[in-house]
Amino acid sequence: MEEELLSKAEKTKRYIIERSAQLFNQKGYVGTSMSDIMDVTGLTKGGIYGNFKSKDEIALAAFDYNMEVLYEVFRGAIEVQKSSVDRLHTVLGFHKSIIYHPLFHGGCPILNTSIEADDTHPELKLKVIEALNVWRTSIIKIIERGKLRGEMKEDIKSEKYANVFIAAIEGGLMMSKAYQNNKYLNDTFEHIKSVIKNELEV
Amino acid sequence: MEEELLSKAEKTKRYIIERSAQLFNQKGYVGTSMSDIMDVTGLTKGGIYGNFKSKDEIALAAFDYNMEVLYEVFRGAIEVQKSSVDRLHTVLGFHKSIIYHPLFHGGCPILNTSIEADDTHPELKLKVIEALNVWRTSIIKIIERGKLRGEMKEDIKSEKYANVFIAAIEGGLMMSKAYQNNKYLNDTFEHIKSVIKNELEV
DNA sequence: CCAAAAATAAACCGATTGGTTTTAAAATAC
DNA sequence: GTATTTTAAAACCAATCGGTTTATTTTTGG
Repeated sequence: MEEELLSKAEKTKRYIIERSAQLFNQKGYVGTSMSDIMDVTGLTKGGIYGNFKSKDEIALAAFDYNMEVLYEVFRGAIEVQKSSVDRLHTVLGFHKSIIYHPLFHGGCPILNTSIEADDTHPELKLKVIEALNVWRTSIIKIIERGKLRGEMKEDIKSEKYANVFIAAIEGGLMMSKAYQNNKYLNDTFEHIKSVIKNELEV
Repeated sequence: MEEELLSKAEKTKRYIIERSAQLFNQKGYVGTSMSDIMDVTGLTKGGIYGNFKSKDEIALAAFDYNMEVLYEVFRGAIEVQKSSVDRLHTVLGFHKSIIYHPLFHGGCPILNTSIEADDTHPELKLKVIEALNVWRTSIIKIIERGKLRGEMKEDIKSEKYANVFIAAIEGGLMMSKAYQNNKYLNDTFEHIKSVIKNELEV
């Protein structure tokens, strides 16, 4: 068992991160207090501050953890697909499953953190940019691969489509979260599908 | 002068709202403290609480004020246009100007408030839904008007396009704010333009 | 099994939170 | 212009904030 290799401290650290990640995603950075984290972990302040030197450090680790989970789920899902078109559908459609993952009941952590951090928390903001870069790059790579394999048109701008797809998905997530209705996200996905079919596929 | 008709209290109330609206949009609801509002207004707590019974009431009024400003700017802009296609471009392109309006340096208040309030503040969340409804309805109306005037295809789903356009714009705003680069918003607008041309126009 | 080290609980810290009360200063009505 | 009412300043409040210190318990290495 891998868990046996972790020291008590490492396990507790991990435990605190796992427990507070959802909290930060729902209530935001300033909206989550140390006593919230104490409640959700069952630990006292001493126990928490023995493992982290500040609330900031927990928040940063929690965001990393959320991204870790995000990547894990979808990286595996992509490589199963062979055709680039299928891969594109997978990497995009994946974000639909976000709304069903308990960790992300607070919504997309990239979107949430971006909105809260952009004017207030430079370190978190940097992590958001990194995450967006990973996402954008993975879409761009799939489209470029599709061009090479003759599945997609060669004259299309892959980066532009990556940006538009991500923007539409994040906006759709916001709307569906606000209305508590998947319709809005579904509409954007239907649109993206038709764009792939009519503008990207050969 | 209309201002002369306002009592001292009404003027102060208005003044507090105007001053704190930008603050709430940048730092969020929980991120904005009463002392922040005191700083930005130059008033003491007594002066502020004489006009509002809670921080909550200020936040609600500040959101209303932001929407007021938003509507004012763009309602006028639309009706100038005659053709429905031009009106559509105006109502959508308008949100590009958000990033240049000093009041909205913190980003789009609908998006910001939606993200912060959806899990934490039911009253604010309701106001966000109202604002989204106004926006969606205005787009739907323009498209329906375009159908009646023979400018747009009759078989398209106006609501679906309204949802997709708004989602793309809000997502583009988020990305451009995160990257501090208008490129992302521009990409989504280019895409929207081509959708109007290829899918909506007759 | 025992000693050293690590991890946690409990009590405590000053600062700040949103909000109230009391007092003084303006604005308003007559 | 004075009396009354409205408006805002100043001092104050308990509660909570993020964070520290000290004491005790629990892991861990030999």
